[in-house]
Amino acid sequence: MPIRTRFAPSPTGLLHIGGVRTALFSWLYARRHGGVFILRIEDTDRERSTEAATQVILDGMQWLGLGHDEGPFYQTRRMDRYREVLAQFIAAGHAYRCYCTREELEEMRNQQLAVKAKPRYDGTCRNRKEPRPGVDPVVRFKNPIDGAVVVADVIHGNVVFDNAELDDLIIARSDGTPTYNFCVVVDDMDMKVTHVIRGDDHLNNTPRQMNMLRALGASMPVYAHVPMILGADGAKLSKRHGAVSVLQYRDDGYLPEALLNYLVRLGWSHGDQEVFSMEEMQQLFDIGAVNKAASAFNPDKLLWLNQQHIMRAPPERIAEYLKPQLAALGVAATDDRLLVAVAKVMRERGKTLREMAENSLYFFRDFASYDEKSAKKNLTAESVAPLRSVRDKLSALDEWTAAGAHEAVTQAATELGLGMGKVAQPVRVAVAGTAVSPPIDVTLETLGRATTLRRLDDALRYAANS
RNA sequence: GCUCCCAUCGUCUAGAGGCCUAGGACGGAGCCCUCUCAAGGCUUAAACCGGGGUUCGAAUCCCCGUGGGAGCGCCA
Repeated sequence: MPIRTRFAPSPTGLLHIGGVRTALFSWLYARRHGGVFILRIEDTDRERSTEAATQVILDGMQWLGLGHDEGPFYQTRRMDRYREVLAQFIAAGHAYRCYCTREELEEMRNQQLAVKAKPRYDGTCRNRKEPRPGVDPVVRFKNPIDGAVVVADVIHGNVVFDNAELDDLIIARSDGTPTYNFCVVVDDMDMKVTHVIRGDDHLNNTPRQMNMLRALGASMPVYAHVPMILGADGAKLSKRHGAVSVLQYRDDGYLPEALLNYLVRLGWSHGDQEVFSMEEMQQLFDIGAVNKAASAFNPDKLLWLNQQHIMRAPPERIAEYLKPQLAALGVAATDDRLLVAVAKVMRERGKTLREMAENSLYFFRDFASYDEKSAKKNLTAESVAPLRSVRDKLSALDEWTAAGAHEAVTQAATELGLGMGKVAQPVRVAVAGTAVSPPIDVTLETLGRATTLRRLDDALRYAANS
């Protein structure tokens, strides 16, 4: 039987890295075993579900490259099916209508809490024959009273729940709409999901779902409850940490494979390997080897991994990602050759694509002014001679290459009896506007002859007047 | 309160009874390379939550504490 996994987010909040990781695990598991990955949007909460959140899920999954084989399915479009199973349940005696009012339920809960008991429904309507006038009933699942349910979880091992701890949960509201735990069961059965991989906050729901599955005569899926992701401070993930939309990472200049690599290493490892390509993840990931404990989100490591992936990616691809980053900074970069050249020289000089773009601006347009500190130190009366010497040698170059530029700078230094720093730094500030850039020879090569000479002339005038 | 889950450096993890003087990675510190910034290389500080057992031997198995988390909704 083919492996079938699913990612089933609810669009009541923005998709964040916690959700992305469970999606990744499900996707990886399906890919590893040649299975099917299903995307299902659990939007039965009409009040809180939003169109925007749904869009973030769709866009986010696409950006990350976590493509689904089936779906997306929307639970709101499957209402007829849920009602059908509901009727079937009631007819078979697996579920019953409950006429207890919210007020009565509230009272029951308070009394139980008062004697320090676990709040649960007492089953009053289990054997009720007649409807209660004036009350729209909910539907409850008739959970077994005795015995136990064993959740065979591939991450946690066997987890045992006594049925006595479980009460008759509501599976349809008084307006007739089905609730989450019921929809999940029907969907997982209908979609023939073989492996349910989800956050371990669902572990407590699992025995109820298994009881319903059993009542339906469906086969049990394999469960894998993955631990949650905590914020960097060890507290529950919130907006302050990484609980922002996953698309924020795209906008901030992260590579999708870097984010995924970071996430896959949270709770899982393969020897001492830290950097994984998407192919390696698909080959090596093993859901059964995932840790049981929650792990904290570490932004520094994500940054490091991002740079590792940036350095490994083809410059052409980095160039593509650089375009929107530059555009966001007001630079319309159209020269693909230049873009690729910049990607090549800048890729080990930025932890994010955004940072790389910010530090590459002088390649694409003239800077408005020199960095004050850099100019004060390097564009002085003393630097006129080296600047002039380099300028003259460069302009005499037949071919504009890094090697030629290197010659020009070293020769100027030798002739003037100066150290490399005394020559390269003024040139660097002259052409880049700051004291930081890639090696001076490749910087000049990338900038091109015309731009380099023009900026050197500007700098010469500036230095002479300082 | 009840039920369930979890517990190795600051963080992510390796470790499935002797290979552990507890390994790797991020971050930190120092050094090297060097025209700046990086990248890279080397060195270094840093952990088995506590207590009982089991065993010739426990980070690893069991129990009890402690601490953290989740669930107990006509939310998902």
